[in-house]
Amino acid sequence: MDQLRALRYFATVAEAGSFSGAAKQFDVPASSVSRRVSDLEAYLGAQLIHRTTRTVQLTEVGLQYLTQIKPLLSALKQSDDAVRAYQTEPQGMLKISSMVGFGERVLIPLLDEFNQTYENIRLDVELSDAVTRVDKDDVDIAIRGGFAPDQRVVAIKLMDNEFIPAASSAYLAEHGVPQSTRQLSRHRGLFFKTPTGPTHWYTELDGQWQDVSGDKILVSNNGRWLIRQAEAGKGIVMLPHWVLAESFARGTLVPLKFPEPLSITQNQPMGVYLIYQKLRYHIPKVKALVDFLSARLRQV
Amino acid sequence: MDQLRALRYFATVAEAGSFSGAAKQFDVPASSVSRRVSDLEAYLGAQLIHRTTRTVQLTEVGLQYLTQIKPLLSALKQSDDAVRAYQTEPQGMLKISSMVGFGERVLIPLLDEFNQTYENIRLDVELSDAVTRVDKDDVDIAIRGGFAPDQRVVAIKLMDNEFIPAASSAYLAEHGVPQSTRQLSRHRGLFFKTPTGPTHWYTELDGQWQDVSGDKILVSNNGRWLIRQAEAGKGIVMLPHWVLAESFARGTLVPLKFPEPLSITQNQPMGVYLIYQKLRYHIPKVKALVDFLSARLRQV
DNA sequence: AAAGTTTATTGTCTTTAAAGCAATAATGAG
DNA sequence: CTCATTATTGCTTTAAAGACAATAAACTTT
Repeated sequence: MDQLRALRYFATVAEAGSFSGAAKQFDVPASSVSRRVSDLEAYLGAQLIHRTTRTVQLTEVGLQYLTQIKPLLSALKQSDDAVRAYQTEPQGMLKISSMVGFGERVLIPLLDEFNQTYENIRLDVELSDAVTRVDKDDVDIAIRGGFAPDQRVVAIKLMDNEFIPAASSAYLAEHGVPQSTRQLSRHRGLFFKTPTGPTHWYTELDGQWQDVSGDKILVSNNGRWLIRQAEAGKGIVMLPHWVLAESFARGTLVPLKFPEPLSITQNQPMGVYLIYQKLRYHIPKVKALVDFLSARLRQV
Repeated sequence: MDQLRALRYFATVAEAGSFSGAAKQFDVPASSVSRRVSDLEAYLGAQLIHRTTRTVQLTEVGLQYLTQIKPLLSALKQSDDAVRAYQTEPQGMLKISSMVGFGERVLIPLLDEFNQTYENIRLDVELSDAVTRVDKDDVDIAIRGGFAPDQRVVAIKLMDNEFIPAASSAYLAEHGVPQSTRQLSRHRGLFFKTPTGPTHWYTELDGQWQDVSGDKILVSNNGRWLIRQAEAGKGIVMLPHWVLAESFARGTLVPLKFPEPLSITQNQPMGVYLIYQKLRYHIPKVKALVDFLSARLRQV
């Protein structure tokens, strides 16, 4: 028995004071209403409504029961509506996890702006280079550098994440400007460390990828420190262009150019990916941020 | 969609953390649970549970929804149980309507006793000789003198209600003891008035019913007054035996005997009837009183 | 007092929804 | 990498609700 339907019929019969009247409201035959209410009575083992062909009257239990279930029916409706509203209006707690460097330099300024537009969305931002999994770690949106995401999440490439080499003019003056990636291995290196270990300098020579990493003067997962050391002429640093952009603008670092390809990976082109769960039904708060960031950053 | 069932499935899946686990509890295939929850999600337009083949996790809305509906489910169960308990244990307000005379003399003493046995039943007793209708006037039990009840109520004959004539010794000494009903019409009469009018004295003479009512000295619907007047020697009174029993015991009145039948009606034998509604499901409070009164009073 | 009308119910058939079952896909453990 | 567990999907069976006509009861009206 669909008790909920029976309850709705019963309540309407009680209000309308008639089975046929209730039937009209639901647009079903009166016999259906009659049967459903009878089912309910059988289920409860009590007569809720005393009826003649002409009058319909609640029994004492009927009235008691009606009084109790009416608030339940409306509460259920409210809960249903709340879920639907949740889908409509962006709101709730939005948990974001981002790589530290990107988070500090790019994401946080954008989130300040985002916050002003969507005041009902509260943010929980964690900056970490650890591999958070969007499906396990209770995170709505993750931003990670790397390449291919896995199959059960949606990944949007926000921007290129190509690591480019740079050094200070002073360093280059002292150690010489390398003309080929082949010469890099003789240089001093300031290495960025990812959760899977220090990055390497890979280059493609004669159709073969090979490691041309320099001396490991310094290894750190803190991009700012690496940059300060590079600016101090300690060595060559290899970081994403958006990390170095500021130093290039100030002239404290200069990019190194090579005829050969140079990268920190031998495989796919690097990128900054926005990752979120593949949900069948869009969650507005997630959609809001995805759309927002895409509009600002996305590159095809 | 049977939303209630879907809700129960959903809540159990959330608690068990697994579809198959929930399915076991309901003893249905896991596919059913899966489908019902999916139906619910489609109905709400939101994903409530994020699932892989290995883990089941509530979404934010899912948790919100669960928190809201769980109290509703248990409240509904409570209401259902309350109705069933109501059927099981006699309780509630029991409305009784009784003829005045019977109420005062017979019913009320019995109800005092009844009250001690069933403390959860609260009584609402109205004494009136008006024709209350058990199906319209919101009365659970009615006690009426008369004969056949109508077809949609249950009537139990509690006791005989034969009206018998009586007078005081003083009256009889002064006016003579009537030897035949034929002589009654020359006597002074104290008449009980029913809602349909004053009673008459009918007798059967030579196979014919005829009216042998005496002079209407006094007409009243108040039996006590009639008795007081009769005891004062004002005339002959005709009342049910259970009304006169006390006066007979004290010797203030004596019954009159006749060879011919004497009655206040030409039809069926009179009786005191207990009347209640024909309900499909027994209401314990009603059954309790019916059984109680029957045990004390019922005559076959 | 009798006919007529409205209303709830019941019987039977049709339609719809849920259960059951086997097979598939995918995820985490050993 | 293999294996076992788990959710899902396609298909069939079973149960429940809807539709519709017919019946019975209870007021109203003539």
